[in-house]
Amino acid sequence: MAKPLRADAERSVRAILEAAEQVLSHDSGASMEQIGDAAGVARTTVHRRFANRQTLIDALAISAIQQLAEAIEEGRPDTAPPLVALYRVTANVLKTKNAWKFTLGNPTSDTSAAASIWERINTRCMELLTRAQREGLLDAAADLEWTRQVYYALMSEALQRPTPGSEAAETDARAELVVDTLLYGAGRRTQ
Amino acid sequence: MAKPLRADAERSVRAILEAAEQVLSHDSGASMEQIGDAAGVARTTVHRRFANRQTLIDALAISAIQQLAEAIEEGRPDTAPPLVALYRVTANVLKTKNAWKFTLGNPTSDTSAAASIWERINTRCMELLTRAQREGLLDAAADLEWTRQVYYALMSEALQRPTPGSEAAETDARAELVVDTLLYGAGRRTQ
DNA sequence: ATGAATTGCAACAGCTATGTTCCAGTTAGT
DNA sequence: ACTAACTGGAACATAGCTGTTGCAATTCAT
Repeated sequence: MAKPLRADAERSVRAILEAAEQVLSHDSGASMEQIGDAAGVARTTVHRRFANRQTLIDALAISAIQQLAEAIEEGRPDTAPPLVALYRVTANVLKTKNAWKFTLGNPTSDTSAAASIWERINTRCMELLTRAQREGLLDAAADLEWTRQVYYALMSEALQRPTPGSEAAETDARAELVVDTLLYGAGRRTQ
Repeated sequence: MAKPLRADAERSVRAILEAAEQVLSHDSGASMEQIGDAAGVARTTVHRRFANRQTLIDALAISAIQQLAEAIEEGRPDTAPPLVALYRVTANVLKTKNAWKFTLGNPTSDTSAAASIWERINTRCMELLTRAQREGLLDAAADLEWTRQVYYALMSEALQRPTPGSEAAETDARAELVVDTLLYGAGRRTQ
């Protein structure tokens, strides 16, 4: 159906998507022209590739969430030991979410295919948490829905911290912070 | 300077502010007319009371943050024992934040007087956390800036949970959940 | 090198929100 | 009861964004 785009056009599409992510993360109501400018492309070209503003945002959402899903799978959430999986998944998600701060930060009205991927991600996460609970990593009385919600929130918050160090090292440090906080909180540790 | 408004006008102002809060929490780009409709007031009246859209939003921010500051002070954060203060402050903040979900949920560009109040609130929070740490409620190694960030996030998340029970009881339940999670996380409890 | 695809630019139409003004009718304060 | 303030409604001007079209110039594929 869809003819393969010329190298030209494909570059434009990528540039537009990345620019849209950047611009919209600052101002979710930014105009198509602002996005085009940021992409180094005329506004008409944006409209040529994405008929509607909505179409663009949908494409953005799908692109972002697919990358997120891949990042999660790379953490082997269902084969590695829970704690290891948790660390790996967290680090991977942090890396991806950092690049897609807008799209993944705002709870978009996912009427499109993005919604199904979201559901799968949520299910995946719950499976991991359930396993962690069974193996004693999480408290038996923990509310897993709430735990998942907190887990997501902690990752979002960790990304808003100033990043003094290098790139990769900082991601690991953040992952450790998130997992540590999720498991033990800020209260006094029993030694 | 500012002449006292007639009872009429004052009612309108309040109605507009409350309606704006409601409408904007659903759609941050809602029009002045939508706000006017929700307030049971003509669009022109909205413009009479708030010259700009920005003026309205600023007023909203100030109104909300003042209520938040008051709610915090009512928790006696610097006289009550840390744990008690933490519970009370949390419950009060949850109640207020629930009524001002939009304004307090979005990190507005606070160029106005709201910024100074925010700073004071943050300072107040840090004082409480510092005291809690000194008295052994928080771990000596805890990063208090991060703890505060997590604390705020937990409150926001708690408000997004479905509220099955009554009004007041639910607020207390949420406060307990927040404090408990902040202190101990979801990990296995040592008995 | 040749044709097809792509792009920038300019122009256009349509829509929506904003902000203002005017005026007649209502409401509050004294 | 009288005045001043307030309100709704309509009308108007303005501005900005959206989406479309046409065309000349460029770039890619083969």
